[in-house]
Amino acid sequence: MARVRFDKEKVLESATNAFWHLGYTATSMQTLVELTGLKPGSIYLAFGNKEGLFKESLDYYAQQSLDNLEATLDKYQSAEEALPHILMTFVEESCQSEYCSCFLVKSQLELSEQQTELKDHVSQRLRKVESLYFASFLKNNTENVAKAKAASIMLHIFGVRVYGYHSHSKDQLIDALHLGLPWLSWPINH
Amino acid sequence: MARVRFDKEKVLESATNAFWHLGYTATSMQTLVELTGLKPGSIYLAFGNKEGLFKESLDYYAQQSLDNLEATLDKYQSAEEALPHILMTFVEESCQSEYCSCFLVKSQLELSEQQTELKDHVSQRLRKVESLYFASFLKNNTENVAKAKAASIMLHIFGVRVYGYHSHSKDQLIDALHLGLPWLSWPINH
DNA sequence: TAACTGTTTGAATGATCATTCAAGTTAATT
DNA sequence: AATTAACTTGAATGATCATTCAAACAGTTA
Repeated sequence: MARVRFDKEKVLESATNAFWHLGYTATSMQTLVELTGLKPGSIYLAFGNKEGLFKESLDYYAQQSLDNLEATLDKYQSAEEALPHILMTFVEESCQSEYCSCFLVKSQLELSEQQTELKDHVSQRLRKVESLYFASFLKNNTENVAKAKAASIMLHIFGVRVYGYHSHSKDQLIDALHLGLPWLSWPINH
Repeated sequence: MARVRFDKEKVLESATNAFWHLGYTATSMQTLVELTGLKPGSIYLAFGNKEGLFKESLDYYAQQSLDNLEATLDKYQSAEEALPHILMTFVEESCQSEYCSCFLVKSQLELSEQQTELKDHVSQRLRKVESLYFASFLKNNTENVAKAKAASIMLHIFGVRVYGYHSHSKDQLIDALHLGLPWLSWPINH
């Protein structure tokens, strides 16, 4: 089937899942070949190398996350109202048995100082998320407060992403979020 | 020099550092051989295999962390007084250029569902930390409050460990901690 | 229909991986 | 001094790693 380019979206979805679940180092090209259905040559022609495919997978995941986030933020009057819902979906996710934390967070922590380029790539995407929260908080807050609130949200999200990975105790997680983020507009029925 | 057992403490320190900085998968036995100074045979006799050495490294790190934590908690009247100091050291650490997050957190996120045994090993150590905070909070709080406070602390610590790995902005981190943990006895000057 | 161009194919490559084990070494025991 | 026991040594093993590339293929163009 030469001259019939593969479905890049599908390939990226498979690759993203592999890297997300197994990690960058532990995901072999052989695994990628199996899961994407592409032959090595095709992968290398399309993405250059393993690192290239990883980067595009990161972008694929990050773009989805950002789109999702933006949509939810737009649905509510303020970030203070939207965030309880966002956080609750994160908590719900973290309770599922196949929970795999956040691809960006996992990647960030896996990459070492030696892999500066990849690490910066991930950092950039994470900062984009924070700046989205920051911009949203700016509507009802001074710049300093918005900055602190955005950072506090990031701390809590990172926390949920790590905490939920080893302990599936939903109630405890929710209590901790209420305690740490009392300035959010939590729904009244607890 | 047969019959002269190697210095296990030194070996574990080297191995811990390697695993901590590079991650479990990315640390090869060859690297371990170089850094510990042991020959492959000696490592396998003493630790069984790579996984065994990794486990002992985790324990070595976890024990040090717990000892440190316990000592600091004992130095102050309450956990509410001790924690600002503990958190500030974590923030300080996160600002250093060679910062490498927390070995336990990194390992937890690197291990996948397939490596159940190793993952549980790490989870257990992380839970021990939380229960230490919990026990300390019990002195001045009801059980429910102590539990929520301990969870909130864990969220913030995980947050610092991830946040600090990609963004070295000390002030932002401190502001976020003040915002999220107002019930701690922060020192008056700031 | 013949030549061309961009894509796929998959076996091959050499490097590196975790692990093994027979041989060597040294201290303790007899 | 001879033997035994405990440990170290490091080359070797086979598996798996990321990557390459010549050949096959199928659309497009001339």
